[in-house]
Amino acid sequence: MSKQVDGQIGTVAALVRSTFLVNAVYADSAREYGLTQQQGQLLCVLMAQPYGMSELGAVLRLAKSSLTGLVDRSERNGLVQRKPDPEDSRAVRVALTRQGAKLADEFYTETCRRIEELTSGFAAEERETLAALLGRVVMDNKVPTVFLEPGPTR
Amino acid sequence: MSKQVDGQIGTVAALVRSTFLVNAVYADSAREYGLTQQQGQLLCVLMAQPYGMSELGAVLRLAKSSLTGLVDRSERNGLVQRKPDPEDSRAVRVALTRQGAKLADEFYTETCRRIEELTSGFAAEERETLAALLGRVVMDNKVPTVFLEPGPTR
DNA sequence: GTAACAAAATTCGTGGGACGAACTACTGCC
DNA sequence: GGCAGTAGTTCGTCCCACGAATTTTGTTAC
Repeated sequence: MSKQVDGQIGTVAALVRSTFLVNAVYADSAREYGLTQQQGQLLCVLMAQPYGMSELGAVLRLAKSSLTGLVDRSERNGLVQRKPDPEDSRAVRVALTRQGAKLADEFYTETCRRIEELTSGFAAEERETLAALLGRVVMDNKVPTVFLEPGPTR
Repeated sequence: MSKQVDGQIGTVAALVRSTFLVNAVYADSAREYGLTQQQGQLLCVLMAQPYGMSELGAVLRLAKSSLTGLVDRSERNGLVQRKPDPEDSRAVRVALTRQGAKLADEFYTETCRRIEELTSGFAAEERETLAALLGRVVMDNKVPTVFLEPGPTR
Protein backbone atom coordinates (compact mmCIF):
# COMPACT_ATOMS: atom_id res chain seq x y z
CA MET A 1 0.00 0.00 0.00
CA SER A 2 2.77 2.39 0.74
CA LYS A 3 4.32 3.52 -2.46
CA GLN A 4 7.82 3.77 -1.30
CA VAL A 5 10.80 3.64 -3.50
CA ASP A 6 13.93 2.78 -1.58
CA GLY A 7 15.70 5.62 0.04
CA GLN A 8 12.69 7.80 -0.37
CA ILE A 9 10.66 9.12 2.48
CA GLY A 10 6.90 8.71 2.66
CA THR A 11 4.52 11.63 2.60
CA VAL A 12 3.48 11.31 6.20
CA ALA A 13 6.95 11.07 7.65
CA ALA A 14 8.11 13.88 5.40
CA LEU A 15 5.36 16.11 6.70
CA VAL A 16 5.97 15.28 10.33
CA ARG A 17 9.71 15.58 10.15
CA SER A 18 9.73 18.80 8.19
CA THR A 19 7.26 20.15 10.72
CA PHE A 20 9.70 19.29 13.45
CA LEU A 21 12.38 21.15 11.56
CA VAL A 22 10.40 24.28 10.88
CA ASN A 23 9.26 24.34 14.46
CA ALA A 24 12.80 24.27 15.68
CA VAL A 25 13.86 27.04 13.34
CA TYR A 26 10.91 29.15 14.36
CA ALA A 27 11.55 28.63 18.05
CA ASP A 28 15.24 29.39 17.71
CA SER A 29 14.54 32.55 15.81
CA ALA A 30 12.00 33.66 18.40
CA ARG A 31 14.39 32.97 21.19
CA GLU A 32 16.99 35.27 19.70
CA TYR A 33 14.51 38.08 19.85
CA GLY A 34 13.63 37.35 23.44
CA LEU A 35 10.37 35.70 22.48
CA THR A 36 8.87 32.31 22.99
CA GLN A 37 7.48 30.55 19.97
CA GLN A 38 3.95 31.39 21.05
CA GLN A 39 4.73 35.03 21.56
CA GLY A 40 6.36 35.12 18.16
CA GLN A 41 3.31 33.58 16.64
CA LEU A 42 1.08 36.09 18.33
CA LEU A 43 3.10 38.96 16.95
CA CYS A 44 3.04 37.48 13.46
CA VAL A 45 -0.70 37.10 13.53
CA LEU A 46 -1.17 40.64 14.75
CA MET A 47 1.04 41.99 11.99
CA ALA A 48 -1.90 41.60 9.66
CA GLN A 49 -4.43 43.42 11.83
CA PRO A 50 -5.76 43.73 15.37
CA TYR A 51 -7.99 40.93 16.62
CA GLY A 52 -10.42 40.33 19.42
CA MET A 53 -9.54 37.71 21.98
CA SER A 54 -12.05 35.21 20.68
CA GLU A 55 -10.91 35.61 17.12
CA LEU A 56 -7.34 35.20 18.23
CA GLY A 57 -8.24 32.04 20.04
CA ALA A 58 -9.72 30.66 16.86
CA VAL A 59 -6.72 31.61 14.76
CA LEU A 60 -4.11 30.34 17.17
CA ARG A 61 -6.19 27.39 18.30
CA LEU A 62 -5.99 28.31 21.94
CA ALA A 63 -8.56 28.17 24.70
CA LYS A 64 -9.57 31.60 25.85
CA SER A 65 -7.96 31.17 29.21
CA SER A 66 -4.67 30.27 27.52
CA LEU A 67 -4.87 33.36 25.43
CA THR A 68 -5.44 35.66 28.36
CA GLY A 69 -2.13 34.59 29.75
CA LEU A 70 -0.26 34.91 26.49
CA VAL A 71 -1.61 38.38 25.86
CA ASP A 72 -0.96 39.34 29.47
CA ARG A 73 2.69 38.46 29.22
CA SER A 74 3.09 40.11 25.85
CA GLU A 75 1.39 43.21 27.14
CA ARG A 76 3.60 43.27 30.19
CA ASN A 77 6.54 43.21 27.82
CA GLY A 78 5.17 46.17 25.94
CA LEU A 79 4.58 44.32 22.69
CA VAL A 80 0.83 44.35 22.44
CA GLN A 81 -1.95 46.45 23.77
CA ARG A 82 -5.54 45.78 24.73
CA LYS A 83 -7.93 48.44 23.55
CA PRO A 84 -11.64 48.54 24.26
CA ASP A 85 -13.80 47.62 21.31
CA PRO A 86 -15.89 50.72 20.52
CA GLU A 87 -18.80 48.61 19.35
CA ASP A 88 -18.96 46.16 22.18
CA SER A 89 -17.89 47.10 25.64
CA ARG A 90 -17.35 43.49 26.68
CA ALA A 91 -14.85 42.97 23.95
CA VAL A 92 -11.27 43.97 23.50
CA ARG A 93 -9.05 44.55 20.52
CA VAL A 94 -5.51 43.34 20.75
CA ALA A 95 -3.02 45.26 18.65
CA LEU A 96 0.72 45.61 18.35
CA THR A 97 2.32 48.54 20.10
CA ARG A 98 4.88 50.51 18.18
CA GLN A 99 7.60 48.56 19.87
CA GLY A 100 5.77 45.32 19.19
CA ALA A 101 5.39 46.14 15.53
CA LYS A 102 9.07 46.84 15.25
CA LEU A 103 10.03 43.61 16.95
CA ALA A 104 7.47 41.66 14.96
CA ASP A 105 8.95 42.99 11.80
CA GLU A 106 12.48 42.07 12.73
CA PHE A 107 11.49 38.66 13.96
CA TYR A 108 9.37 38.02 10.91
CA THR A 109 12.09 39.02 8.50
CA GLU A 110 14.74 36.96 10.18
CA THR A 111 12.45 33.97 10.42
CA CYS A 112 11.64 34.19 6.74
CA ARG A 113 15.31 34.26 5.98
CA ARG A 114 15.97 31.17 8.02
CA ILE A 115 13.04 29.23 6.67
CA GLU A 116 14.01 30.10 3.17
CA GLU A 117 17.46 28.71 3.82
CA LEU A 118 15.97 25.33 4.44
CA THR A 119 15.43 25.00 0.71
CA SER A 120 18.70 26.59 -0.28
CA GLY A 121 19.64 23.53 -2.26
CA PHE A 122 16.54 23.76 -4.41
CA ALA A 123 16.20 25.02 -7.92
CA ALA A 124 13.69 27.83 -8.35
CA GLU A 125 11.33 25.50 -10.07
CA GLU A 126 11.46 22.94 -7.31
CA ARG A 127 10.81 25.58 -4.73
CA GLU A 128 7.79 26.68 -6.67
CA THR A 129 6.45 23.17 -6.92
CA LEU A 130 6.88 22.69 -3.21
CA ALA A 131 5.12 25.95 -2.51
CA ALA A 132 2.26 25.03 -4.77
CA LEU A 133 1.74 21.63 -3.19
CA LEU A 134 2.08 22.80 0.38
CA GLY A 135 -0.09 25.74 -0.50
CA ARG A 136 -2.79 23.31 -1.45
CA VAL A 137 -2.44 21.50 1.82
CA VAL A 138 -2.82 24.80 3.60
CA MET A 139 -5.83 25.80 1.55
CA ASP A 140 -7.56 22.43 1.58
CA ASN A 141 -7.32 22.32 5.33
CA LYS A 142 -8.22 25.94 5.88
CA VAL A 143 -5.19 26.88 7.88
CA PRO A 144 -5.58 30.39 9.26
CA THR A 145 -3.09 33.07 8.33
CA VAL A 146 -0.63 32.57 11.10
CA PHE A 147 2.15 33.85 8.90
CA LEU A 148 1.94 36.50 6.25
CA GLU A 149 3.21 36.31 2.75
CA PRO A 150 6.72 37.62 2.60
CA GLY A 151 6.64 41.31 1.94
CA PRO A 152 6.57 42.64 -1.58
CA THR A 153 10.27 42.96 -2.15
CA ARG A 154 9.23 42.32 -5.63
CA MET B 1 12.86 38.56 -5.85
CA SER B 2 9.95 36.53 -4.63
CA LYS B 3 8.51 34.56 -7.44
CA GLN B 4 4.90 34.76 -6.59
CA VAL B 5 2.13 34.15 -8.97
CA ASP B 6 -1.11 35.69 -7.80
CA GLY B 7 -3.23 33.57 -5.55
CA GLN B 8 -0.31 31.36 -4.86
CA ILE B 9 1.39 31.06 -1.55
CA GLY B 10 5.13 31.55 -1.18
CA THR B 11 7.44 28.79 -0.08
CA VAL B 12 8.14 30.26 3.30
CA ALA B 13 4.54 30.91 4.27
CA ALA B 14 3.56 27.50 2.94
CA LEU B 15 6.15 25.85 5.14
CA VAL B 16 5.21 27.79 8.23
CA ARG B 17 1.50 27.39 7.82
CA SER B 18 1.61 23.70 7.01
CA THR B 19 3.82 23.28 10.05
CA PHE B 20 1.16 24.93 12.12
CA LEU B 21 -1.37 22.52 10.69
CA VAL B 22 0.62 19.36 11.23
CA ASN B 23 1.42 20.47 14.73
CA ALA B 24 -2.22 20.87 15.53
CA VAL B 25 -3.11 17.49 14.11
CA TYR B 26 -0.29 15.86 16.01
CA ALA B 27 -1.25 17.52 19.27
CA ASP B 28 -4.91 16.65 18.85
CA SER B 29 -4.09 13.06 18.14
CA ALA B 30 -1.82 12.87 21.16
CA ARG B 31 -4.45 14.37 23.36
CA GLU B 32 -6.94 11.69 22.45
CA TYR B 33 -4.52 9.10 23.71
CA GLY B 34 -3.96 10.96 26.94
CA LEU B 35 -0.60 12.25 25.79
CA THR B 36 0.92 15.64 25.35
CA GLN B 37 2.61 16.37 22.07
CA GLN B 38 5.99 15.96 23.70
CA GLN B 39 5.12 12.66 25.26
CA GLY B 40 3.79 11.47 21.92
CA GLN B 41 7.00 12.50 20.27
CA LEU B 42 9.03 10.67 22.87
CA LEU B 43 7.08 7.49 22.28
CA CYS B 44 7.48 7.78 18.54
CA VAL B 45 11.21 8.20 18.81
CA LEU B 46 11.51 5.23 21.13
CA MET B 47 9.53 3.06 18.75
CA ALA B 48 12.68 2.73 16.69
CA GLN B 49 14.96 1.72 19.53
CA PRO B 50 15.97 2.58 23.08
CA TYR B 51 18.12 5.65 23.58
CA GLY B 52 20.31 7.14 26.24
CA MET B 53 19.24 10.42 27.76
CA SER B 54 21.90 12.41 25.95
CA GLU B 55 21.10 10.90 22.60
CA LEU B 56 17.46 11.53 23.23
CA GLY B 57 18.19 15.14 24.00
CA ALA B 58 19.99 15.48 20.71
CA VAL B 59 17.18 13.87 18.75
CA LEU B 60 14.41 15.81 20.40
CA ARG B 61 16.40 19.01 20.70
CA LEU B 62 15.87 19.28 24.41
CA ALA B 63 18.18 20.32 27.20
CA LYS B 64 19.02 17.43 29.44
CA SER B 65 17.14 18.88 32.34
CA SER B 66 14.04 19.15 30.19
CA LEU B 67 14.36 15.56 29.21
CA THR B 68 14.65 14.31 32.74
CA GLY B 69 11.24 15.73 33.45
CA LEU B 70 9.65 14.38 30.30
CA VAL B 71 10.99 10.91 30.92
CA ASP B 72 10.02 11.14 34.59
CA ARG B 73 6.43 11.86 33.74
CA SER B 74 6.28 9.22 31.05
CA GLU B 75 7.82 6.71 33.39
CA ARG B 76 5.35 7.60 36.10
CA ASN B 77 2.62 6.87 33.58
CA GLY B 78 4.10 3.49 32.87
CA LEU B 79 5.02 4.21 29.27
CA VAL B 80 8.78 4.15 29.37
CA GLN B 81 11.39 2.61 31.54
CA ARG B 82 14.90 3.56 32.55
CA LYS B 83 17.37 0.72 32.49
CA PRO B 84 21.00 0.90 33.46
CA ASP B 85 23.39 0.88 30.55
CA PRO B 86 25.50 -2.27 30.88
CA GLU B 87 28.53 -0.59 29.33
CA ASP B 88 28.48 2.64 31.27
CA SER B 89 27.14 2.79 34.75
CA ARG B 90 26.61 6.53 34.55
CA ALA B 91 24.28 6.13 31.66
CA VAL B 92 20.74 5.01 31.29
CA ARG B 93 18.78 3.48 28.48
CA VAL B 94 15.25 4.65 28.02
CA ALA B 95 12.92 2.14 26.42
CA LEU B 96 9.22 1.65 25.93
CA THR B 97 7.43 -0.58 28.37
CA ARG B 98 5.02 -3.10 26.95
CA GLN B 99 2.19 -0.73 27.69
CA GLY B 100 4.13 2.16 26.18
CA ALA B 101 4.81 0.19 23.03
CA LYS B 102 1.16 -0.59 22.64
CA LEU B 103 0.11 3.00 23.15
CA ALA B 104 2.87 4.24 20.87
CA ASP B 105 1.67 1.96 18.17
CA GLU B 106 -1.91 3.09 18.44
CA PHE B 107 -0.98 6.72 18.60
CA TYR B 108 1.43 6.39 15.72
CA THR B 109 -1.09 4.63 13.52
CA GLU B 110 -3.84 7.08 14.20
CA THR B 111 -1.54 10.02 13.69
CA CYS B 112 -0.39 8.64 10.36
CA ARG B 113 -3.97 8.30 9.33
CA ARG B 114 -4.77 11.87 10.20
CA ILE B 115 -1.69 13.30 8.59
CA GLU B 116 -2.36 11.35 5.47
CA GLU B 117 -5.83 12.81 5.32
CA LEU B 118 -4.33 16.25 4.97
CA THR B 119 -3.45 15.35 1.40
CA SER B 120 -6.64 13.49 0.67
CA GLY B 121 -7.34 15.73 -2.27
CA PHE B 122 -4.05 14.87 -3.93
CA ALA B 123 -3.41 12.56 -6.78
CA ALA B 124 -0.92 9.80 -6.05
CA GLU B 125 1.63 11.48 -8.22
CA GLU B 126 1.27 14.80 -6.45
CA ARG B 127 1.64 13.13 -3.12
CA GLU B 128 4.82 11.52 -4.31
CA THR B 129 6.22 14.77 -5.56
CA LEU B 130 5.46 16.42 -2.25
CA ALA B 131 7.10 13.58 -0.38
CA ALA B 132 10.17 13.76 -2.56
CA LEU B 133 10.60 17.50 -2.10
CA LEU B 134 9.90 17.55 1.62
CA GLY B 135 12.11 14.50 1.92
CA ARG B 136 14.92 16.55 0.47
CA VAL B 137 14.29 19.31 2.97
CA VAL B 138 14.45 16.75 5.73
CA MET B 139 17.63 15.20 4.40
CA ASP B 140 19.39 18.43 3.51
CA ASN B 141 18.79 19.72 6.98
CA LYS B 142 19.60 16.48 8.73
CA VAL B 143 16.37 16.18 10.65
CA PRO B 144 16.59 13.29 13.09
CA THR B 145 14.15 10.43 12.84
CA VAL B 146 11.45 11.75 15.09
CA PHE B 147 8.87 9.80 13.17
CA LEU B 148 9.28 6.44 11.53
CA GLU B 149 8.37 5.50 8.04
CA PRO B 150 4.87 4.15 8.01
CA GLY B 151 5.09 0.55 8.86
CA PRO B 152 6.01 -2.07 6.41
CA THR B 153 2.64 -3.70 6.19
CA ARG B 154 4.76 -5.98 4.17
C1' DG C 1 47.33 4.59 41.40
C1' DT C 2 45.78 8.88 41.85
C1' DA C 3 44.74 13.48 40.45
C1' DA C 4 42.44 16.11 36.97
C1' DC C 5 39.27 16.39 33.67
C1' DA C 6 35.18 15.08 31.00
C1' DA C 7 30.69 12.98 30.44
C1' DA C 8 25.83 11.21 31.95
C1' DA C 9 22.13 12.32 34.62
C1' DT C 10 19.51 14.52 38.27
C1' DT C 11 17.96 18.29 41.21
C1' DC C 12 16.27 22.78 41.96
C1' DG C 13 14.27 27.13 41.02
C1' DT C 14 11.95 30.08 37.72
C1' DG C 15 8.93 31.31 34.23
C1' DG C 16 6.01 30.26 30.26
C1' DG C 17 2.20 27.58 28.40
C1' DA C 18 -2.35 25.07 28.22
C1' DC C 19 -6.59 23.84 29.96
C1' DG C 20 -11.34 23.51 32.30
C1' DA C 21 -14.46 25.39 35.54
C1' DA C 22 -16.30 29.15 37.66
C1' DC C 23 -17.18 33.92 37.44
C1' DT C 24 -18.17 38.98 35.85
C1' DA C 25 -19.88 42.15 32.80
C1' DC C 26 -22.14 43.26 28.99
C1' DT C 27 -25.34 42.52 24.61
C1' DG C 28 -29.35 41.38 22.41
C1' DC C 29 -33.76 39.67 22.32
C1' DC C 30 -38.60 39.21 23.50
C1' DG D 1 -37.40 44.27 32.72
C1' DG D 2 -35.88 39.80 32.46
C1' DC D 3 -32.95 36.26 30.51
C1' DA D 4 -30.10 33.67 27.48
C1' DG D 5 -25.87 33.96 25.34
C1' DT D 6 -21.16 36.08 24.45
C1' DA D 7 -16.46 38.27 25.64
C1' DG D 8 -12.96 37.98 28.75
C1' DT D 9 -10.75 37.11 33.17
C1' DT D 10 -9.51 34.44 37.29
C1' DC D 11 -8.00 30.42 39.57
C1' DG D 12 -5.98 26.03 40.31
C1' DT D 13 -3.44 22.35 38.19
C1' DC D 14 -0.24 20.18 35.47
C1' DC D 15 3.16 20.14 31.79
C1' DC D 16 7.29 22.07 29.46
C1' DA D 17 11.79 24.25 29.04
C1' DC D 18 15.79 26.06 30.64
C1' DG D 19 20.29 27.20 33.22
C1' DA D 20 23.11 26.46 37.11
C1' DA D 21 24.73 23.54 40.40
C1' DT D 22 25.62 18.81 41.85
C1' DT D 23 26.63 13.75 41.98
C1' DT D 24 28.51 9.83 40.10
C1' DT D 25 31.24 7.47 37.01
C1' DG D 26 34.50 7.01 33.25
C1' DT D 27 39.03 8.52 31.10
C1' DT D 28 43.49 10.33 30.65
C1' DA D 29 47.81 11.82 32.04
C1' DC D 30 51.40 11.49 34.89
